Amino acid sequence: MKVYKIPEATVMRLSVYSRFLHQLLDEGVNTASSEAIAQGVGVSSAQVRKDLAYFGEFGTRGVGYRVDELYGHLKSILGLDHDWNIILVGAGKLGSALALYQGFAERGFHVSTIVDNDKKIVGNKLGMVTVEPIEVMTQRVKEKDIKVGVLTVPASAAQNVTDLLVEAGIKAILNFSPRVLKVPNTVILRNVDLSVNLEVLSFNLNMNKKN
Amino acid sequence: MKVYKIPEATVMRLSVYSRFLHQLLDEGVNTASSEAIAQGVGVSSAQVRKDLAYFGEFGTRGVGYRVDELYGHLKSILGLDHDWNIILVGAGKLGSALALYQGFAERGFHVSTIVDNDKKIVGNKLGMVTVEPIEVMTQRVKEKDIKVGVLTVPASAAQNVTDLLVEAGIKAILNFSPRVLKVPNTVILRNVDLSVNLEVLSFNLNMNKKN
DNA sequence: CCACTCTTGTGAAATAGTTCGCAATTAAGT
DNA sequence: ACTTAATTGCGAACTATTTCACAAGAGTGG
Repeated sequence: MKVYKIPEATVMRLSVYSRFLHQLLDEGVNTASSEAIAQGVGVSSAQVRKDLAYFGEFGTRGVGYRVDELYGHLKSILGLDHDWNIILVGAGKLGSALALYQGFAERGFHVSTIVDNDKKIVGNKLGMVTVEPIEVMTQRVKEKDIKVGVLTVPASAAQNVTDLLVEAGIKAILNFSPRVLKVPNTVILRNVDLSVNLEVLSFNLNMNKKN
Repeated sequence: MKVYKIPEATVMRLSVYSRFLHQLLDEGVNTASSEAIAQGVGVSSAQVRKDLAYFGEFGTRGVGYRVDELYGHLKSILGLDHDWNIILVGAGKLGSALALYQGFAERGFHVSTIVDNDKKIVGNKLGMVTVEPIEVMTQRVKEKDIKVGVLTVPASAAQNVTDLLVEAGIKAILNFSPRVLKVPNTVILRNVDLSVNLEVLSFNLNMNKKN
């Protein structure tokens, strides 16, 4: 199980495999071949096997994979076998939606703190959590040992907030703001950019029209 | 300008370049070198030049790129020089947030119809648009000639809705539901999967811990 | 108008990621 | 036990993407 460098695309697919396996579990399926998984998630079977091979041998030749077993391995590989505390910075439209998003909790990401700099929003309850003023951010990250921050602030505030989070000791940031953030390379950064996704669609529509 | 196949990563970066150039315009910057753009968005300068080279020669040797000019080219390449009507299917937490999301409108994506199958939600106003029952979906897509659909429905409903949209003549789908969708290859599909993003973060946190 | 500096555009090389093809292994049937 | 069918794991071949490196322009200053 020597791990040099796992392609990010592989990691993303592992997450999709894991979801598909969960679906199979629900349906009471016991074993699945790489081909079955491949069909289910829309990739090639060789791809599935290659992705899994980075982490070990999970299947049985001639048979396939035991669904429950492989699911367990994937959860563990993805670090989903324990919970993560997360802080949500920015409780506007998108932030509120994410705070209430079930997918977070389902995967063990627990929104334990929400902060915003708008006095009109502070005090609101989103699910079980009350929105606090941004001033307490650093303190909360430290005292609750929060590793993951989710940013849904306007672009103009993004870098500022990021610097504060980094200084407070955050380990990973999921950034929804349309701004390229600078972080030390000890901090893991992922960007989810809704405009980029729209624009890729637009590009493809535009291409199709021309050709 | 012969276009065989543009890597998707290139298209995504073009979108990011375009946003950065917009920022430079705001700051009154007239010209930018590939190196300046590269610094601004966190890629290599060679990457910037290579990406642009797919579409033509936009710079001046020894000088760089005129910001306004390159911005215009990118907008046009990305198909952002005219508006797109979009339909939003699913007006729950995430759907509502997206309906009110400014980034859509800013880039010329106009949410012209919102539908949901929950009677309690139908009739609500989100911005200028009233949520309509899902039964009118097909009709609206046809009569308004809507090309782009945004899906924020539960996984269980996703494929069903997709089939209806495809049949109604939709050209592109931005899917926020955590389900792999099957569409004919005449329809452009992009998936934005919040759980996948979280899980990639989790994976990386997990790795760091171990090494 | 020459020398110098800067920066693009682009083949070529290097790196990364995907697909192919098949030996190895397992189970099932006879 | 033997044969057949299924399916993994994995090296090798292939394809895609990124980086390198440099010739070709373009502006600047003397």
